[in-house]
Amino acid sequence: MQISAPDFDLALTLDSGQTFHWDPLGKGFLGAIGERAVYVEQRGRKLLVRPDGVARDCARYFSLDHPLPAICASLPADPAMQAAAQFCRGLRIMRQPRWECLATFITSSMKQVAHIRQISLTLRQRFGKRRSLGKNTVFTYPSAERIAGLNETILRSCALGYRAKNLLATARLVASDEVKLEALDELPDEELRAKLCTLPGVGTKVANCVMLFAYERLRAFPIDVWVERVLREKYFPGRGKPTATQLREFAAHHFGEHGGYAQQYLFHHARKTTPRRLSRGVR
DNA sequence: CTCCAGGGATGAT
DNA sequence: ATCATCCATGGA
Repeated sequence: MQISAPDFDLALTLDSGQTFHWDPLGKGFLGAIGERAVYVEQRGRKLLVRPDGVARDCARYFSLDHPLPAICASLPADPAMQAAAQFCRGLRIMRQPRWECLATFITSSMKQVAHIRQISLTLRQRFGKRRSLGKNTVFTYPSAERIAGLNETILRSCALGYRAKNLLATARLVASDEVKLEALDELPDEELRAKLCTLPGVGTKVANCVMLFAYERLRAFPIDVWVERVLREKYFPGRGKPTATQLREFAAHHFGEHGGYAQQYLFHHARKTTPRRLSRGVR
C-alpha cells in the first residue's frame, strides 16, 4: 500500500527525537503505531506502508496533512531559523498516542536520546504486547494500566533511576481515570499545560513536549538544554544569561503560531551539527 | 577518569 | 520569582 507523502522526510523525522522506538529494516523502518506493528519505507514522494490497513493511521501519525510549505513560510526570517529550517526540510511534527508520549518524556529527563531509546525498548519488551509483521516482531508501549500494576523496584530494574517513581505515580493517576488524558484535548493551551504539570515528573519542558507531540499544540515550545543554548547564543548575544521567563516570552513572541516546528528545527539542527567533544585539553 | 544528557522537585534566598 | 542541590544512569 502506498500513500502520498509530499514534503516529507521519513528518516529525518524518525531521527529527530520525537519518538524512540523505530528501527531501520531493509530500505525502511520497523516500529509500532499505537497497538499495531508497522513497516514504512519512503519511495520519493510516497510512502510504502505495511500492513495495508494501517495507511490511514500512518498518514495521521506522521501528520502528512500539515501544510508544511505554509508552515515553513510562516517561520521567522532570521539567519539561525532559516539555517535550521533548511537543514530540516521534510521534518514533520508527529501525532503520537497521548499516554505513550507522556510516559516516554517522563523517562527522558537528563537522558541522551540513545538512552531514552534503550529505556523505551526495555519497557516495551518486558511489559508491552508482542506484535508480528511477517517474520518480524515489535512490541507495543505498555499501557498506563500495565505500568500502574508494577512497582518502583521493577521499574528501576529497567534503568529508569529516579524517574521510576514519577512514571509509576503518573501511570496510576492515568489508569485510575483521575486524570483523563483524552478529555484534556478540549482545554486551551494554558490550562492543558497547567494540568499536565500537576503530574509527577512533568514540568514545563515535558508538558510542552507532550502538548506539541501528542495534542497538536503547534505553539508549544519545549526548551531543553540544546534549545536554551541556541536561544542564548543566537538570540541573546553578549553576556548575561536570560532567565527562563525571558526565554519563554521571547520564544512565544518571536516564533509565533508554529513555534513548535521552529523549536524542533532548532533542536535537531543544533544536535546534528554541534561537533562532538574534541579531545580534552584543546583550548 | 570527567563531562553531560530533550529536567523536576524541593528548599533557601 | 530566581537559584542551588539532589536525583540515577550510561554514552562519549
